[in-house]
Amino acid sequence: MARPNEEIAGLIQEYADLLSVTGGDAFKARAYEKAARALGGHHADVSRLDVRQLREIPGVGASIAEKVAEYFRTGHIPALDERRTRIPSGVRELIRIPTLGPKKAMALHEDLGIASVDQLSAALDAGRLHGLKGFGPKTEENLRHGITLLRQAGGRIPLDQALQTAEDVVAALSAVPGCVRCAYAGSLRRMRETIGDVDVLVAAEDSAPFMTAFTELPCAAEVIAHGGTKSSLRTAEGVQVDLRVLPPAAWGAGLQYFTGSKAHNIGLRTIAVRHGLKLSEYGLFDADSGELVVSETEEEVYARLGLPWIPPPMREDRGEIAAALAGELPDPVTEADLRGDLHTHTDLTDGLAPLEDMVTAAAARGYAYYAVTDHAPDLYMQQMTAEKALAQRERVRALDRRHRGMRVLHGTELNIGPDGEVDWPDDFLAGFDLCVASIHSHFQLDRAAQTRRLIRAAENPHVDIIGHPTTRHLGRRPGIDADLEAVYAACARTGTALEVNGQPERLDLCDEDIRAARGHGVRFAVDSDAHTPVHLPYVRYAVGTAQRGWLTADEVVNTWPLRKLKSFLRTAG
DNA sequence: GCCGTTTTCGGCCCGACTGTTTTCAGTCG
Repeated sequence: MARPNEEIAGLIQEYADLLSVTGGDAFKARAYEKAARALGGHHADVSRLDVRQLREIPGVGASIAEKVAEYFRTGHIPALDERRTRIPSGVRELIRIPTLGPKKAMALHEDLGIASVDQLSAALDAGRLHGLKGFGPKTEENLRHGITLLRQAGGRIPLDQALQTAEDVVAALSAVPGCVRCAYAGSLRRMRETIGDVDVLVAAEDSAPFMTAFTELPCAAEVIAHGGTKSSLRTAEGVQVDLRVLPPAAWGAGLQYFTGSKAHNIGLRTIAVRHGLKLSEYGLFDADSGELVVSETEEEVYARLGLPWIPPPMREDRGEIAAALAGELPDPVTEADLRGDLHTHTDLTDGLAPLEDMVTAAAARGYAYYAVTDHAPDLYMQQMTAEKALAQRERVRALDRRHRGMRVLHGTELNIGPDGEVDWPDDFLAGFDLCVASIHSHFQLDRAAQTRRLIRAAENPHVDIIGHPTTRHLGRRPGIDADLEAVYAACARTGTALEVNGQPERLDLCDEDIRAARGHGVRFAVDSDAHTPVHLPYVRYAVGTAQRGWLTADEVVNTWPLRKLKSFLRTAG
């Protein structure tokens, strides 16, 4: 999707952060935040819009439209540059620490001169926060914990950001004359939830033009290494990208080798040795003669070892080699298997686009059905009412009649309260085509209470799907503490599906949890949780996560034909 | 800063939770 949108959204968000750190009008900062979100989620390339067209985007007025246009004209936003000179970038970095907001960040900066996460960490160790107003022992503990969380994600970048970078690089190098093949490999190809660095492979006879083209990419902020067949760079966003150029004949072996994981490759090499073979990034060789056996495609490499081709997300040495040898490797669900999306939002609550736009975009994806599931009243900030829900239902029914190829379902995303209760009485819930129910607060309840509330939600006869079941937020918050095995059992018993949520900061359930839940015979829903048409493709991350969890299409309710899905929705809960 | 209007100012999703505080500020969703 349009990269300029994300670029300008990042800058406007930065401006909002800097405004909030310096205090003043909080509503002004919020206006910039809202505009950043609107620009980032806009369906068209905002760099091609003039001021008048920009102002048509909800949340973007005269002032912000002018800044956006100026940025794409000159490459600068003077107001932002001016703020940057007054506040070190490290201060903004501080507010990425959970529980540390703009006010505390500014206090740390003004009173102690702290301007980076590292400096804060050192100040904590040195006891320099003692006596600082508003910073008690509990706050110190929270800050330490927050820094740990931040550093765990530390150095690793979210899947969507890595993919965007990789696709840009692959597109650029594919256009270089002499390119036979080009693809990304590594943990990104395996769809790990966060990515350390991006690995890109090129197959070509002559590597030199690719080394040059790579190090001269516009996204390259720093060239880390520049060799004959291998180069590395760092992008302006701090993503390290490694490029390897291979002879076209070694493509399959190279792709296999650089996709990993390391543990999976060790497993393969062990099998190779047993066959009197030797496996490297250049091919599969006879151990005695050193003669090349195969190397052109991954399929050949796996086949010569007596294995079917193993989908990259499953290559984690979690039993996939043994399963493949036994002919018992599940055939994982693919994006093409999905017939619909069952968790999406509109601007009636916290989405960015009108119902009609979301439905049009969903239809363009070729879905057979599509559910609109805006938030319910218990999430107070969303201002939902029964009247609004019913009015939306009328619009959904009208759209459903208009879209011949795609059925539009009217659902809702209920809030699971601390005791497992959800919004609205039973008779009102019965009017929805489907109900997703998710946790949005009370993350600190103890294990017994979390388990109880999830099971109660699953037992609710109107609840069809538990949305983002652990509510983890990558790099910010671990999942809730619950006896998930008991929850899976309850979902299997009540016929309630568990969601695999495709938002890159969620990916919830995660791969390991999916595998555990599968054992109970649970059904799943693989959803985007889209808040704008731009998010609809996020199902690819949910599918990648599902593949890592060995999920088959049969187990995913939104691969089913509508008739079967409806039957499931009638009996679920 | 944006928006909508009973048009040009006054409101802006509202409430819970936490920790530090003796009555509330900050953060979060």
